[in-house]
Amino acid sequence: MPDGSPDRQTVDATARARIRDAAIRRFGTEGFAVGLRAIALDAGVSPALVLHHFGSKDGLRRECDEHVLGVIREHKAAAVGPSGATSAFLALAAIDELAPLVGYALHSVGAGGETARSFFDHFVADAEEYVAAGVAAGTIKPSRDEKARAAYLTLFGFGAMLLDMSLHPPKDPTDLSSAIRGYLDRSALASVELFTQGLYTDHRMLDAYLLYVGDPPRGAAASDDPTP
Amino acid sequence: MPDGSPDRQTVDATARARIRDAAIRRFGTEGFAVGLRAIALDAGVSPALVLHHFGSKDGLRRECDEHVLGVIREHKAAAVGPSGATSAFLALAAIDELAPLVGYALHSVGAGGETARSFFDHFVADAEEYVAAGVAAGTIKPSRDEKARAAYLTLFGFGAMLLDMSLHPPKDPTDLSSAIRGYLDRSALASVELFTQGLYTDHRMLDAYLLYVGDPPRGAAASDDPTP
DNA sequence: GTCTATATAATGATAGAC
DNA sequence: GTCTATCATTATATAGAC
Repeated sequence: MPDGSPDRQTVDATARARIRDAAIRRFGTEGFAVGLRAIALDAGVSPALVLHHFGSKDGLRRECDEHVLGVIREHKAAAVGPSGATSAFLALAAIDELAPLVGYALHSVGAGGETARSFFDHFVADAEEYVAAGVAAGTIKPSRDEKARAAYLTLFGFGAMLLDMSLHPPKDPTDLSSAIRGYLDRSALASVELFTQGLYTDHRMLDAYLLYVGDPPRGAAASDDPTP
Repeated sequence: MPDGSPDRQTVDATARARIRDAAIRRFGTEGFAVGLRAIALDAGVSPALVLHHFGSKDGLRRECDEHVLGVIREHKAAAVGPSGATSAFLALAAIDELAPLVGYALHSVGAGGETARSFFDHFVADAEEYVAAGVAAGTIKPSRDEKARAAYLTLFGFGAMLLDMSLHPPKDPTDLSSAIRGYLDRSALASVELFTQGLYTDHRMLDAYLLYVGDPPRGAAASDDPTP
């Protein structure tokens, strides 16, 4: 294959990639209600070419999903920290080149849909792994249902960040880093506090809940945390 | 005032109220992208009448906001429990008549905007009050920044619920109670666990954070929780 | 107050020339 | 691959009859 094949690595100069990147920026800052014309304008092509390459707006969205999710998975390997998604996203958003992808990922997860759920599940799996390591190392307390806890931590990590950004949108929709920084300023202390000391002074609420549901996964995950 | 004035209580038979209620149902289940035609159809009027009464789609949205927020504030007085917004909304959604309003409130908060923020702030204030009572009673641990904690608890209470509903939408968009029940099934244990035992086994993370930010509101709120 | 009819703008998508 | 031109649909909103 001498010359013709761009090897899919040729510096993104191809129109197809330009359209995709423009779409990621627009979708990631203004949501999926944005029109194809705006995207085409950003990419410096005609609206028709967008459809020519991606078939439909949905096709374009699917391709953006795949690309963003792929790149983020690729980069977040070592970034999954204490607050799960939050710290991972903070780290990634700091990289200028990756910030738009983070914005897109947040919007995509918030909008629901199949790929969003799979993306979310992938983060849950990572969280589970991270938490399990912490439990093994003795830095994190065991749970009665590790899977559920990983899902819950991821859920409210994403959820809180998402809601905060919609409640306190950045003046410049492009500047995602400042939005995330604002979020951390507002909630980092409360978050760390909650994670280290909890909220309640005793076990009454927990006991009541366990009694109510019949304490199901007893002995499964947390045999070493009696909580009498 | 003998007969003419409907006293604003006349069983909602007025077209204006019917339109508003139809809008609340539609907005609350399908989001604000829904067209005026669908709303008008539900209310049994012409699309033009919607604009005649509310001036514009935005005017309609504003009126829905005010109505929903007002009713919810009115009813939630005693419902503010442990998980803040979550339990309040669960209680309200159980009342068939109020369920649509809860759906609307969630969508409205998620969509951002001025009224949304004020609505959110109102919940934060309630949470602060509730938490303060718990601290005084000795059932809740004090925080270094009670205001920030109340905001954080409300933020992730709403955020988690909202995101869960978009990741696990109910088959029947009308059946909000089942959606909230599903959310509780998925996360109640993890939530109560986190609230009673926290996540970390020691204070390293908290200490590191306090060191990093210089431990600001020292002595302000939590003078009785040394955390050395 | 309520309607029909219409205006206007924007949307996603198609056809076909180059 | 890329464009221009156009279509069909839908959106919010207006005008004016009743």
